[in-house]
Amino acid sequence: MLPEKTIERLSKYRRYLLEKLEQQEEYLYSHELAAALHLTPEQVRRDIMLIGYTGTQRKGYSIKELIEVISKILDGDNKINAVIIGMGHLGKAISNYFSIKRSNIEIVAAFDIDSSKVDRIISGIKSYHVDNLDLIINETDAKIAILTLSPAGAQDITDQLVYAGIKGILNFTSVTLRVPEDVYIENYDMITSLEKVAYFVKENINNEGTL
Amino acid sequence: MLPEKTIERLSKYRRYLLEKLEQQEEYLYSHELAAALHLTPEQVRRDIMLIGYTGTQRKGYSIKELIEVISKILDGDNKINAVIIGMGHLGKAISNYFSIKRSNIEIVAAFDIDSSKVDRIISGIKSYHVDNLDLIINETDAKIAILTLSPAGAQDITDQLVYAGIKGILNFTSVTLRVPEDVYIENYDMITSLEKVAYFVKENINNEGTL
DNA sequence: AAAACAATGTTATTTTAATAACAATTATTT
DNA sequence: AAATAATTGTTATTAAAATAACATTGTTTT
Repeated sequence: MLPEKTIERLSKYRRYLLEKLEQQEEYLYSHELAAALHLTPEQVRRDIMLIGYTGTQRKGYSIKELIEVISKILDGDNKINAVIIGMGHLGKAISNYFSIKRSNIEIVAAFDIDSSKVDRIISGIKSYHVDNLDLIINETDAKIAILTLSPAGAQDITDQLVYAGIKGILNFTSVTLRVPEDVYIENYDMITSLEKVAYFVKENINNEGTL
Repeated sequence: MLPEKTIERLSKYRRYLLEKLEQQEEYLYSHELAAALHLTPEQVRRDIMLIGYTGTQRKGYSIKELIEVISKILDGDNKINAVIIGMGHLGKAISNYFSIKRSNIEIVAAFDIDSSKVDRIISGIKSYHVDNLDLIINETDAKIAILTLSPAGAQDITDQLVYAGIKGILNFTSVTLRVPEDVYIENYDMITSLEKVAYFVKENINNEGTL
């Protein structure tokens, strides 16, 4: 199992490499990739070492091969399905983001409680009432849920998701969710992120020229 | 300057403490706060030590006082203004999130290029055409920008933002932005996050019962 | 063909963050 | 009033991540 931070970077490497591939480029150096993503060449080489790929010295890495190796790690062999819970603005934004199918993650369904958002196709994704959660998740064999609903219902829905077989959650609610330990959670808390930016802006402004 | 991770937790502590305060609670223990946020009591005590607050032994921390100390650190003395760039679904989602004024960060303006989203109030925030970026940022003295626009224009807009005096960016585009080093950037890359969840879900499923 | 160069692959070091350990202290109990 | 129990504050240890160092090797140049 690779380190979390390495996985994050691999995802970014792949996207950059795909761009380069489209531009008909064949090889690239660790320092190019590093410069593009604001990393150090050492970091890049280390990550590539960890995934067991080796380039050729003096020539760099084969873009095509490196994409293949990263994809094998990130995607595995099977397609993985995801669902969105909550089709408000955030849910729609995410649907749009992923309407272009990248990698082999597919969003196969969305859920909401609002009748005006249910039983229709929104941003290319079929939207159901949450009452059908268990049924649809089983039918589609979805393993990931993206939570964009209000904090109030978050834990209750999470319990249902876990029961239905969901093994990974991308959590946009500000709620700290309780799940069994075989369920992986990635939290994204906008309030915290913004407060963090504010803090470091404030600190930087106060310490101007203190170096 | 406090560690980044401590700042993140302080933001979460404050929100939990505010809830408790509303419930008329007066004191809480490190282990209560830890349990609520899935941390260890040691971590909580260490963070509180770092901000220089001390509770009373056997009795715990005064909720009211702890909120005050955290707020002093996160908020500082002055209000800080933010703007949103891009009023698509994501921009609107974020506007709604922050329409209830929390802490002392205020979103004072939004920008878009789409004429249908300009010169009107959306989710309680006045929306302008991007041509007015410099003017409005100076007028409002905004220091933070939240980027929810398409990747294509992201670097160009960022250059304009920096020129206008923005010192912190919450970046929702998947672009790696180039900025002077006194500008703090917090990146949020949904594609990477989802691919990361997918990877760990896959690994967990494959290693079931391997412990 | 030999030498110089420039890039990789890997190990070592440093830094940062998290966890654990434990002494100090205060409320509670007897 | 003394003993006990429970919680804090702080230091020490461990773990994770990033950075740096350097030996190796393939390319290019002369």
